[in-house]
Amino acid sequence: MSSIDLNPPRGMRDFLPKDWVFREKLMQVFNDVSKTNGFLHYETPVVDSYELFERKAGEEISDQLYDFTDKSNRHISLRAELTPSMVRLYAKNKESLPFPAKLYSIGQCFRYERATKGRKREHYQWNLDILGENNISAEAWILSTAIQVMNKLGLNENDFQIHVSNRALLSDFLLSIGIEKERHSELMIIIDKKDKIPAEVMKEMMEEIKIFSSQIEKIIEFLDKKTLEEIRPFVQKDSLALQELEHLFAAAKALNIAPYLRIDTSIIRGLSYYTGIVFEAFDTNKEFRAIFGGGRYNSLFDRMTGKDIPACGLGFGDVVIEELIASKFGRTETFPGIQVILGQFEDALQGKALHLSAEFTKNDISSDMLLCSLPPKKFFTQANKRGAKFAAYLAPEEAKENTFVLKNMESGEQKILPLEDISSILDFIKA
RNA sequence: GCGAAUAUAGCUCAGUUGGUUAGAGCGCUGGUUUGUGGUACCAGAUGUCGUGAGUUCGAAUCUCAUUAUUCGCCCCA
Repeated sequence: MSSIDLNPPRGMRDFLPKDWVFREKLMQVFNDVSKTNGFLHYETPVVDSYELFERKAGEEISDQLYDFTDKSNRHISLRAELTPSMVRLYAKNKESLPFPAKLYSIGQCFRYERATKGRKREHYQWNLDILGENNISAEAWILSTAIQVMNKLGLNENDFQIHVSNRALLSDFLLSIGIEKERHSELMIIIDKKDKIPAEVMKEMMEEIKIFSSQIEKIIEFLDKKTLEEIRPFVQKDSLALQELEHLFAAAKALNIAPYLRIDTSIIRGLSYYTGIVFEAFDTNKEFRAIFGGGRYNSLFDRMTGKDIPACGLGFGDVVIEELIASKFGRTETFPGIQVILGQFEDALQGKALHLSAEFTKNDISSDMLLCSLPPKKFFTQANKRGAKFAAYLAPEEAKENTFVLKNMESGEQKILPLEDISSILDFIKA
């Protein structure tokens, strides 16, 4: 018989139980923090129509969609992100959902591209969105929620920083130095690379697209500004974009998250649907890719559904945060422990062991069982390897008295207890 | 899509100019202890050397193809 390739498909991951421990905790934190901040959970399919994900604005993201034709010749794609499906869901069900609404979801997303550090062909992403709210405190609320997640994972303002900008601000500035709107896109692609390439190379790239050197000087100067006060002279006095950033920082101060935020006018967020404030979180040393990112996308609903709903949101993937946490705390290498493991010396005693496990279940004690009979040495070795806190062993001598051995695997303390005396059993386990 | 590196035991990795029977540590199995795990000591098994072809008297080692992984570029929700 020919054997199959045991590797998962390119860029996809298998998770061993020990690998999943972290992800399970991460998702638990995502869920808990979303709920305690008023976000409602929704789910959408892993596949959706190709049309939903396709970008019409000349972007070539469509090439990276994992798409196929189904048996009825429908053009289907695995989701590359959660936002389009969420937009579809909200536009369809708006009347039965709150308005404005806070929504969240955690889902596996796929993209067909070369895997690199921090990017696979598949990842889990947490999405937070606030829909129907123009007030900039929505952005602050989302950032605060994400920061709570980071704090629960043991990371604080010394570990990461959120770089904040406003696309409209950059746009206003470029207009003010005489660069017309049609040229902003190609220029923003260059500005987005600011931290990746040397300043000289960036200048050359700008020269290539016919930006005057006097303009380049001003752009570089603008990109170096780190505070709102420094930016003020570069834009008009009544700049709405600047007011939005002021509003965000005021709200951040009130939410006690100001230490996490910094102005970084080079943040662009690709060429996607963002219209206003944009942000990306980086580890302090900028060793890794962005941990999470997002911003305001006020025209996406209108473009996709014809319904004019302002929105802002955030996407937070599992890959970079795992790398960051592994570098700070190391990787988890253990199984999650079970409270009690049961076993028996011979098959005749298995009924009693099974019955005892049912008692544990009834009392909310997690239990595992070695289903084949084992001599004590092997049983306790197995109990130890599986990380059980207690081991319950049914052996002939005790069974004659209708008792069994219950051992604390950490302290080594051991008791012979009657099988029916549930309260004593629970006392020993809970002590 | 482009470029580079890597692939040897369950895991992390050695393996000389191509040369006899393929190595270590961890883990695994057994024993010291036939009713008690972790520590220690002793012993044992690890395997299609990623896959397929080629060169050669002889290939883990050289060549080509192929698959996967990692890093960089392109791109980026």
